[in-house]
Amino acid sequence: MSKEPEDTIASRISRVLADRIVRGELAPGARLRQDHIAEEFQTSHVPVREAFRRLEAQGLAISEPRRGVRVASFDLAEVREVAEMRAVLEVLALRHAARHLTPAILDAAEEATREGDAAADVHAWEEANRRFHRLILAPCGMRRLLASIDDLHAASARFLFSAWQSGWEKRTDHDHRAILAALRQGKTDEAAATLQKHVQWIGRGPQPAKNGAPREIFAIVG
Amino acid sequence: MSKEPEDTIASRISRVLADRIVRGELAPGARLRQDHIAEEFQTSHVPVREAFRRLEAQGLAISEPRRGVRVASFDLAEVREVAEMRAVLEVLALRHAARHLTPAILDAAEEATREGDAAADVHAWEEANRRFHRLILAPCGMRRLLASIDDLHAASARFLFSAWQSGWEKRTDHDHRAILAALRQGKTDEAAATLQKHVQWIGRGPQPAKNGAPREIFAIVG
DNA sequence: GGAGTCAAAATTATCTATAATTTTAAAAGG
DNA sequence: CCTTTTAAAATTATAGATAATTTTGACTCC
Repeated sequence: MSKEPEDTIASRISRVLADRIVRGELAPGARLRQDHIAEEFQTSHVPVREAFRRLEAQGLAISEPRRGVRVASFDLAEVREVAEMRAVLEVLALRHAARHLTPAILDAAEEATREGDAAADVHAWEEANRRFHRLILAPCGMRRLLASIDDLHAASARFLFSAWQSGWEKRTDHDHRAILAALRQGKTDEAAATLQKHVQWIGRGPQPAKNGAPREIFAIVG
Repeated sequence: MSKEPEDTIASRISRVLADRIVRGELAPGARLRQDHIAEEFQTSHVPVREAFRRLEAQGLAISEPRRGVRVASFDLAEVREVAEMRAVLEVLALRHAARHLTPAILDAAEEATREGDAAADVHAWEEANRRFHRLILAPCGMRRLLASIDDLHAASARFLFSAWQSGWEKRTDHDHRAILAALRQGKTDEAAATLQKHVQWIGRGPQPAKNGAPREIFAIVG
């Protein structure tokens, strides 16, 4: 009945592995062993290797010839990099999307914001946040741009899940509403400026470590 | 002695195919048949399939499950999209690179511009142009950003090779020198503004078709 | 006890083989 | 003559097997 858009085993594996990496179930640096993964998915390792190539392109894994594939690690520099790339690309997308935004889309985006408010955990909150961004940007109709933004969102979510601090979401919800208000009034420049700051804001705080030195943690929240 | 950075067969195949697509030796829409390519490279089709996944991620090929892989086609909308993405990402990179630029780097960039002036054909000119951009942007040290820009440069080169018009290069050389002059004086904002316009400029002209209707052609020249 | 060495085990990269699907082209029917 | 059907050929996707490399871990020697 419903036909999955991507129906190869390789794409299914890459989706599942990407999700695990983003959620932190697979730790940075962890080895991805093709035979083990093949066994888990009840396939041979050929589609597994193809999935690895996609993860590599998304920046979620790194592959060293003959030495296998590992989950990509990240640091503050990369968090900053992803935040800044998202800022400029999302602003670009919004400027093109603006003329195609309908009240219905903006209502849906507001609904996503409300769902974020009510979210029970970080994952639900992140899902709502991503939907908000997708809703207001997708009408730009630029496929390559939207694909890049999606990959950057995955990276952002990774950082977020690894370092969530309650309280951060308040700022986000406020920004979302400001962006929507500006868009409703046709103030595209204002909306773009708010979006730019919003995405670039990086949450920081001390790691609530039980033992050892409390190192600093950080994440893109918008 | 010299060790190739990528030593798997798959990566070699993807490099060669990417080059052929960019140069236009493989036309948009052309089918990439794994067995034929495997035979040409004296391998099986397993590494060929891995190479396909990379080309797909770079936006040079599109894959339809069970129906094979084709060279991606493009239109004016995508040329614009790539130009605008390059504009915002290269400006971002330049702003970070600026503080790390040395006179030696700027001299090398000027040399690249001179080589572009003297280039005998489009391919040599494109190579010099890309080197110019890489030289002034690489010092930003942002790996993900630079990788994205590289992919966009490949797409740009594709458009360029498919629609070269003599005369376009004059504008580029002028822009390059203006950017370098601004950077030498520490005027980063001015350099960034020039770069932004430079990359976004799209060359257009009538196709010099021998027969049939002269349709319009276009390319990113910067 | 620790550094270095070497062999066994695990793992990667690739090839060959096979099943399933799509493309093609030819034949039949209107 | 054009459409539809149908069978053959080509092609894709995956499985299973093999060679080469890397990792692991025990053992020796200092």
